[in-house]
Amino acid sequence: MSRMPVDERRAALVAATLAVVERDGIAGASARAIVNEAGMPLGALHYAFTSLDALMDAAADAVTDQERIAAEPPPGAAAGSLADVLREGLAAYVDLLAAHPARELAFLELMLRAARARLDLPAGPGRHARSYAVMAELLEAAAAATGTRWASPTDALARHAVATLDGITTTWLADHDTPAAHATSRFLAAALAHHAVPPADQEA
Amino acid sequence: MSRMPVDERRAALVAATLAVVERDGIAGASARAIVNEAGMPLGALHYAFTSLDALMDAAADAVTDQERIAAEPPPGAAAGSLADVLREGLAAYVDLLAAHPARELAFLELMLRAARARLDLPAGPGRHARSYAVMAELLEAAAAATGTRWASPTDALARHAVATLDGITTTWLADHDTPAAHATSRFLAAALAHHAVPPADQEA
DNA sequence: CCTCCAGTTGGACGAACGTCCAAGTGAGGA
DNA sequence: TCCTCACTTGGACGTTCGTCCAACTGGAGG
Repeated sequence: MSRMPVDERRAALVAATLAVVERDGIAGASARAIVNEAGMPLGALHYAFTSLDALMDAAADAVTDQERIAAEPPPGAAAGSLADVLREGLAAYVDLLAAHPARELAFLELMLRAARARLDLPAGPGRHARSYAVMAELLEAAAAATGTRWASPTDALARHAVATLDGITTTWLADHDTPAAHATSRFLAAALAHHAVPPADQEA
Repeated sequence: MSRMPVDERRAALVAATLAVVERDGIAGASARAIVNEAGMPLGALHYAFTSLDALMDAAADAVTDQERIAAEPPPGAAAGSLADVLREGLAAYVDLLAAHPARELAFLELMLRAARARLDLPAGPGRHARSYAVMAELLEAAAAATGTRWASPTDALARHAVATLDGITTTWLADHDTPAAHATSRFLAAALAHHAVPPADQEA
């Protein structure tokens, strides 16, 4: 690793941390395991970060900054009603979860680590803020694509959606019941659709 | 700890483990920390359990066996509509979460630990089975108390409810936004109520 | 009262941990 | 070409970890 910019080193170490946590869990994410994953000497960690804790914090930030909600616009253009669009999008997340459970598990482990550090802090602007924003954009896009509009503020609905997706994740990790997870995602889609004004009642 | 039945020892160690995880997190739940919490000598751990891992497994089982949903029947008898009853019950959980976040965080940490161990296992009957059953009973009790009946199977609805409560928990742990958590609980209550037949349409 | 042994204990052991620092290294200026 | 020094490295240090086992203990049976 001769002569590599510090920022690049930090990014590589963060990526290695995510890989190790995904493979071995947060308990297996030791300094040696991480630098080994990154192909770096042991000293590189404390050269790029002040401590292992700081690296873990950076990794947690990278996860929350990353857009967890894989929200590609539907390939088939005209999908149907708002409820259909929501159903499809949420089902896509459940499929992603069932395909890569270790990744979601790693995200949750890092999130709980950060949550414990913040337990005593008074309020906090929220680590999920970016997730909420992304989800709100998704909801608005879905409404726009189906000629619908939301009857409730999208940021509130977005938080409900993100929370429920988190719950779908933890619950699936507990019982590995993919059909049931899909059912819950449909439950969520229907619940969200209830907060939209149907196309007939539009142009008010 | 002279002359104590092994089962009682095991139970005491499990209780101590839960206390340590709640206070210091799963990372701080070392063998020495646990036996210290229990007021036992170090050797007592491997006398009652084959390994620390086995003790952690037992602790995780104790949590999932325990009824997490604090579901006391509403003290005021006549509460109102089904949606009102659900709202009250779910709000009670959010209050409990906001009052004792470390406990819920500990539960989640233990649950994720067990989830990682089960990652490769094919399906599994589900760790949450007891939670689902308790929640299903609650839903049925709420319907019975308000003269309503469910249009969907209560075990499916129960899983949706448990999943969403998990999501409310993780999301609150991330942003500490109690009013928003209450809003999500109301969102869930309304969504559940949509799957019930209103009293007017009864006696079919 | 003594013996005995199932039950209990605390120290020992090797491994792995996070952190630090003195030695090494190689590109750029003289 | 050689010197220099900022950057990089890997080994050393003290701590803590999980596990094991030889020594201890105290109530029951003779």
